[in-house]
Amino acid sequence: MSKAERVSQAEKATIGLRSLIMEGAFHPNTRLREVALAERLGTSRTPLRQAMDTLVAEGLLERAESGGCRVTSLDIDDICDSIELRGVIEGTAARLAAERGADPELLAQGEALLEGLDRSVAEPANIDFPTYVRLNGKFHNLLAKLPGSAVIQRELERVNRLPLASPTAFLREQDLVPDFMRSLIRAQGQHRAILEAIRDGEGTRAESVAREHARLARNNFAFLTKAEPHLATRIPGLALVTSE
Amino acid sequence: MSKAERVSQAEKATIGLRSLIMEGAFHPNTRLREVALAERLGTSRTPLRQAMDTLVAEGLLERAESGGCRVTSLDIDDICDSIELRGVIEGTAARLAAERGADPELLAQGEALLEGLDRSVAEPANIDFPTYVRLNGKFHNLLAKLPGSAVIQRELERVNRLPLASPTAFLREQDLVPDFMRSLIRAQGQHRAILEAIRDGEGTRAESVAREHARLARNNFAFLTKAEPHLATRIPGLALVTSE
DNA sequence: TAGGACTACAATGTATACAATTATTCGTCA
DNA sequence: TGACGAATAATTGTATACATTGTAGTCCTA
Repeated sequence: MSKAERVSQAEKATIGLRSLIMEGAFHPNTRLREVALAERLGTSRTPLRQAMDTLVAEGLLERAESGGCRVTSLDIDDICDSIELRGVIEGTAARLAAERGADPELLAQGEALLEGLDRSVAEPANIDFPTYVRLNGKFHNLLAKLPGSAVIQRELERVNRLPLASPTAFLREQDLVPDFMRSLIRAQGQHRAILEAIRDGEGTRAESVAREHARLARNNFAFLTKAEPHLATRIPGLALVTSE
Repeated sequence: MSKAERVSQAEKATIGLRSLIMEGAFHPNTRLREVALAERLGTSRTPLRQAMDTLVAEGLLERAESGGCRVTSLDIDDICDSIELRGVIEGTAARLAAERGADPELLAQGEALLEGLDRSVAEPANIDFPTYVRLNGKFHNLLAKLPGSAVIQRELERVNRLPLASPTAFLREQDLVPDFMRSLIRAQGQHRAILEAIRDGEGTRAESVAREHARLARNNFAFLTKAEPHLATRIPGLALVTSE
């Protein structure tokens, strides 16, 4: 709080534009006009163009053939593939951590996070959902660090930024899933299994559980969007999905 | 030849800067000075800064804490991890292609490439090496397309651009590896096995062979740099590796 | 009326001027 | 002599002016 974060225009533009896109301010495939957008974001074209480059790298925008950018149009399968890919890389992180032996300090942090997650879902009638979401994010961030490889960490964090791919992307909307409580408890069991396998040096197990964990998210997402499209509109970022 | 490709200043800067870095024009961790570099590349700061953003995304540069960019410093293990990760994603592409059924047209193209590769290594005494390298690159590009997923294709192509991670990154220096011929023939066998498994819908097999295929590259790289560092200097891009 | 070319306009790409920040050097004081 | 600090230089970040490229509309012609 005390730290008056100095924020550059470029960051401001990136954050602002990302928000606009995720909120669905533009239809998929909309061509972005630089002058108008810059004015709307309260900055000039230079940092806006930087922001556009960033969002192209993140997959929210695509370069248009004759210059400029369009808002990415994804379909549900694209997002499922992003989640699958995230699971694959998370699985690799878990496997490498197990094979190489993870830092005990980080493992201890993981244990602490697991206990916090346990507590937040302990009473099925009265779940501390914000806490669960926060700790879940921290747990997955920890997973990226566990193999002690800058490359793996960076690339996993990158894939987490793909539209709707991150472990927390639509978690807060899991109350839309009918057997949501069961899904949450299963997910927490998987968290524990992953960390256990890493601690015990069981690379193959760590990898397969991490993959399965992502598939739980993927299936929830697919169920929501396919079976309950009217509810799915509450998912932020879904505006990128072309309605069909 | 006839097509007079109109090349933008930004592309010129990106290509030029990437070349400089790969050739080892800067030591790892060198801070890049924009005005001097822009002049050296024959362009202005604006497209240069774009190029720097691009190369940051590719992993060749890193943002410095107080603005600007530094040349990335990698160690050998970082590059091994990049190759491992490439193998993991290639394996996923192969598995998904097998599970979903790949486009017969693309599979036929793959068969044709395999035959070309076979021909180029048919006579151990007189290998057509440039052809092998070219077809090998095409084969791996095809692999990225086979699952028919824009997300998978894009992310695999991205990981291929990580420093020294691509399937052809240091292939042309495999003549430095003592049992180079054996390695090449084994790699070609793996190519065939991957395509076979995809065609037969054997996802698990496709994935594991593709992973093993990348590990062959990884091991060759590790051998070269660890056992024969004086020879390894011939590998382009190795300038990114901090000498220790 | 359809097609093509020319013209005017609008949007992007590039260069540069300017502002803000960071690094450096020199001087002074302990 | 060493350390702190102010002044200054160097460098990055931002805005804007300019150049170039794409686009659409209209008018002319077949």
